[in-house]
Amino acid sequence: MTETASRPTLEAVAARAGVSRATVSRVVNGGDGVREPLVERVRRAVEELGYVPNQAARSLVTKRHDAVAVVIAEPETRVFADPFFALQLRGISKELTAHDNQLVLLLTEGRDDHARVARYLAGGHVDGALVFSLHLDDPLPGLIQGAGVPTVFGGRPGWSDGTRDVVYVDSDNRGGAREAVRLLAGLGRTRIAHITGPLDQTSAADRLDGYREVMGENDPRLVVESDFTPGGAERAMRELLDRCPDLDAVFAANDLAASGALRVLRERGRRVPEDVAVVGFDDMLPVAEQSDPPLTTVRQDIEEMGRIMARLLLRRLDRRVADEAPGGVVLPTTLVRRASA
Amino acid sequence: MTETASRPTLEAVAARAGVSRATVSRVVNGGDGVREPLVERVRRAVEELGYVPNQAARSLVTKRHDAVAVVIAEPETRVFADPFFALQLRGISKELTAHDNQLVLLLTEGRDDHARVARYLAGGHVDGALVFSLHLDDPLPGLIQGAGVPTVFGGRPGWSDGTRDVVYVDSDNRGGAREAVRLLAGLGRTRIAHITGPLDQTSAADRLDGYREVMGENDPRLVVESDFTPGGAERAMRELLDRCPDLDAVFAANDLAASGALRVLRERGRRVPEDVAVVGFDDMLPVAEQSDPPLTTVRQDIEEMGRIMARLLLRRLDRRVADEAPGGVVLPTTLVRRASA
DNA sequence: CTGAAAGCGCTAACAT
DNA sequence: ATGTTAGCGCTTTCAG
Repeated sequence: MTETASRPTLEAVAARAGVSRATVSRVVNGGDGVREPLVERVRRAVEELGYVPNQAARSLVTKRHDAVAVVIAEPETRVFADPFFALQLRGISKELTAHDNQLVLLLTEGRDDHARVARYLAGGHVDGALVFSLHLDDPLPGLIQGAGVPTVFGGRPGWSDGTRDVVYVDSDNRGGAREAVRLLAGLGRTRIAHITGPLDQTSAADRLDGYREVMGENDPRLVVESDFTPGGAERAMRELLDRCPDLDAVFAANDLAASGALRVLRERGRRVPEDVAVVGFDDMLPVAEQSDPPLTTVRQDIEEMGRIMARLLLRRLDRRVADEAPGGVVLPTTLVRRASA
Repeated sequence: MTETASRPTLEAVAARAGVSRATVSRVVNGGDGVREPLVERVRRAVEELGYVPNQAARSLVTKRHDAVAVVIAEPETRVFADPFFALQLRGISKELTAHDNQLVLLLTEGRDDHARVARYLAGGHVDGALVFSLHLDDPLPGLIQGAGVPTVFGGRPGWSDGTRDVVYVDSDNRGGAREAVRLLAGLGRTRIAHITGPLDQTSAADRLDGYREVMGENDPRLVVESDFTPGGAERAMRELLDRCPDLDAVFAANDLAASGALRVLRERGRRVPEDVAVVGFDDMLPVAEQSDPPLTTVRQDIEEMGRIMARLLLRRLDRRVADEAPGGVVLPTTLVRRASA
């Protein structure tokens, strides 16, 4: 018994309620300027017919879609190995939902997809876009700006010219890193190593900057570039230990890396935190709390970041002006102390 | 210099190419039945004007949206603590993209959202839906069926009456569990415990069934219900150890749980696998490979599940008939041996 | 093979 | 306060 009859239209509701289409439209869209008894009649007709507005028809005239695209450009599997994006998405989804907007997810894999995404965005299917552009050389942001769609970026875009008028939301990676390293230093540690993330990502680069800011010009052998993964961090940790057997602390660019470091440290017989103190970044609960010992780490509120991105975008869409001062919103981080440092 | 000029329409392209709108439309949609020289002219005009079809206008007449909704109903944070959905999404996204369909993500939190989702689906914004309904008592599937949108479920829906004509894709949870337990038994283990997942989820229930199928009527104290989280599994493992100090193996319902069990085992001085062999489920790489010792586990190809779900749905949408034999597609699992058993 | 014309379902002036 | 009407941009018969 598949409901073959196509869904009722405004017309049908109007007929049933004995009013004009315009009146029904008014009621459906808030009912301002329609007298109570009529509103009631129309409401009932809508109810009885199970009327739901046809979004395509509506968009055609309003040019509004009440939908925003979330573009996640991350070919690497890493994205899917930590809950980062999931949390971010959750925050975005909540905010969008609260404002009756739909979330269109655009995942890209590789270059060809960029063109596709750009086309989609240019096609005016959505009112705006939330874009995660993590790599320095990513062509996507440029394409998107070209598409002329209001956009908010997740994470500071890695363009050399800081002058582009972009809106972005980021954590205070640098400040968080400073705090982490200062904690370590305050603990009396002097040979503090750093396992970085991929340095073509601004988050990783900024954390390294923060580390350097407090360490000054220290032994360059104490810094090794890695990739935010436990495996990469294990290699990095081994190298660090080989280079500087006397290191007494390590600041890992994220919790996943910290967990890898922890493993190598244990395997090499170093006690944590007695011999080597460890601090991570993210406060990714399942990792940070479950690691052994539990991780002292820099927390960033990822879900909140998502929420704020959405809020910013929605605001820009509302007042259809570009009066919003472009620039970044940088969210504070907080140090969470557990057993590893 | 914001591009205020609204985007070019079919009309504009037609004018520029010196043909009618109908011809342009034909060319844009594949160009069948239009002579080569004209096709060429139109193509050029499209190019020059940067024309992109207005999807709303198109949908209004075709009643097609080339978009499918992915509904993930999981209020719990667990979803975001393991990469399960991310992987699934990736598979879905790949398949959808390959067929020029958009992915509209609907995340739900709590009851109110159900109505919202139902309304959205009923509103005909999308051509179909991919739904993850994990709980036995979830009202969502019912609502969705009511909305009359072609749907494919992820995971076997937990309805008591197995007769509803639903299409779903699932892993062979029961078979995988059997394999895991058989391995353990083959290793000479006789007191094999099971840490389950939340039993109101079919995946957890099916794994328990598989366990029971090979264990027969064994000591009920060897089974404890848990929740797929490391923390929950730790509690479960402690209880198990208290109840049956002589257990010699544990089959955990997922890798996250297995990692929790491992931790308790270590803490209690049990060697793995010598004293207690451990098998997980999922083969969630970051967990399974990084745990200590690396986890022997039952692998399910999650991304592939997503891909197949999308493929099934797309096929149903193509032939607009319900000729597709409803029912489940059950994907095989494979045992991956590492050090823990 | 190509063009003319009729809507798809809705909103937004503009009348009344 | 309510109704009338003119499109939004596209596809799709139907003629030619």
